[in-house]
Amino acid sequence: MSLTDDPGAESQTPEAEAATKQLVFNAAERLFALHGFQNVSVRDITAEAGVNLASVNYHFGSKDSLLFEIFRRRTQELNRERARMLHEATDRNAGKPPVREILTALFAPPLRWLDPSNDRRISLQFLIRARSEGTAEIREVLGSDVSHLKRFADALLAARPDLPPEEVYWRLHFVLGMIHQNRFMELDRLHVLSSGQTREGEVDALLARMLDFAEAGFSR
Amino acid sequence: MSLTDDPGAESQTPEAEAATKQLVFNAAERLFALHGFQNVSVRDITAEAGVNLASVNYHFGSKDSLLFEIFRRRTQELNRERARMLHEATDRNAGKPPVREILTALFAPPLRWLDPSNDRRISLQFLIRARSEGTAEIREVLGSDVSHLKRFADALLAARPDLPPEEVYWRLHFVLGMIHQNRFMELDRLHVLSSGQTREGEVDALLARMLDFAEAGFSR
DNA sequence: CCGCCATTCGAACGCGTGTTTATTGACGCT
DNA sequence: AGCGTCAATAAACACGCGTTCGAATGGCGG
Repeated sequence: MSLTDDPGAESQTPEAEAATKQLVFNAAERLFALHGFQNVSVRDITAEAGVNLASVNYHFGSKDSLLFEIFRRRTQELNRERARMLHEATDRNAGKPPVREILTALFAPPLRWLDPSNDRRISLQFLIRARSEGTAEIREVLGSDVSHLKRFADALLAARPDLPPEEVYWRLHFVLGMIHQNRFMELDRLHVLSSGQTREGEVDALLARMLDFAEAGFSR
Repeated sequence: MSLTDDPGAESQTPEAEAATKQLVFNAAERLFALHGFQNVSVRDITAEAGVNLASVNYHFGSKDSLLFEIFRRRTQELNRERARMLHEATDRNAGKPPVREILTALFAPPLRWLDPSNDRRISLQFLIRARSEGTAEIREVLGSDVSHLKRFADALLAARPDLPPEEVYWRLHFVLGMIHQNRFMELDRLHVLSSGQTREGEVDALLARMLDFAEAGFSR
């Protein structure tokens, strides 16, 4: 289970990919997520994957391209889940979903990935790392991320037409801050702070908590 | 003004520091804040400071120690401001300050640093970078940061004795997420998103907005 | 059975890095 | 005046890095 292939990960491209490429992809994502891009060498990756050193450059061109390709794929997957949930919420509410449902579409996908039973936990950790390191080409994709976020901004504007748009943008900004950096090393700190009173693992409870907090901030 | 010394920066240690050490300190903080720790070489720093290459190792021991020393000092300064404001709020309210004043003590200091007219703007940018890069020794200081945060957690618990402590810890966690990663590259994105409708520079207005949002999340 | 092509492999290259060393200069104290 | 300490300088060192190269490998169609 640990290093086996990720079924369907390359299913979008018709040609069958070399097993080596998958091994490199998975090993790199794992190591990048755990130790950061700059702290992981190509030699570390190929050693973890059990392949030859030159494999990274052969299959991905360069170490930077490898990072970029992982980031592009995971971002796309996350955005798709979010967009799908927002779309469903729109259908469900005659084109004008309430604030809480919009926020749910924003929060639920990454929180589902965060679940320890989920294979994608490491992918989310990778995404957060990649976002804060930013290789110039990463920021470019982060720019297209804006057009993705615009859908949520528009939905919120429609849900609260009484608020000045400026106010809505700022609140969305705050809400994004709640998710992006938050997790992981910060989560450990929370455990120390509360002397282990927080019951982790109950992702649904956490989602409810976040929604309560964010929705309250959006009310008034 | 750009590269002049920082008066009183070493005033806590009685001996007068070499001017070179200050030059290195300031240049390093600036470059680290702008480009990140790993992307700035010792040669970059010494070139920016206009000093000899060996100065970093002579005055600070190593590049890592230099980063750590900058981080330690700035963290201490920020924490002191926050603790002072919390203390004043406690005195002002007979030992039990309301939620909004506690949150103000948490938000106001970094927001004041963020003001473009403030020299410390670069210091805050440095702190955020250093927090997300984390050189193992940094995380150790981040651990003592916990004991600092505990004061705010206790104040919030006293202000909302009706809430289960677990709930208070989580909400504090969310509030911290609003400040830590948020600024900077994210602020640019906000400008794109709102088509430049957000009036930056009005730090007080931003503080009020953040307080409204966070306080609402804490109510209920 | 042969030749082709993608893949794998070991080895090396060139470069930038943080750090160290040896030497020189300046300044204060006895 | 001379000594000793601290600071600054130029030069070099050792090492790890991403990348490249040429040869070896192996499966597959003709």
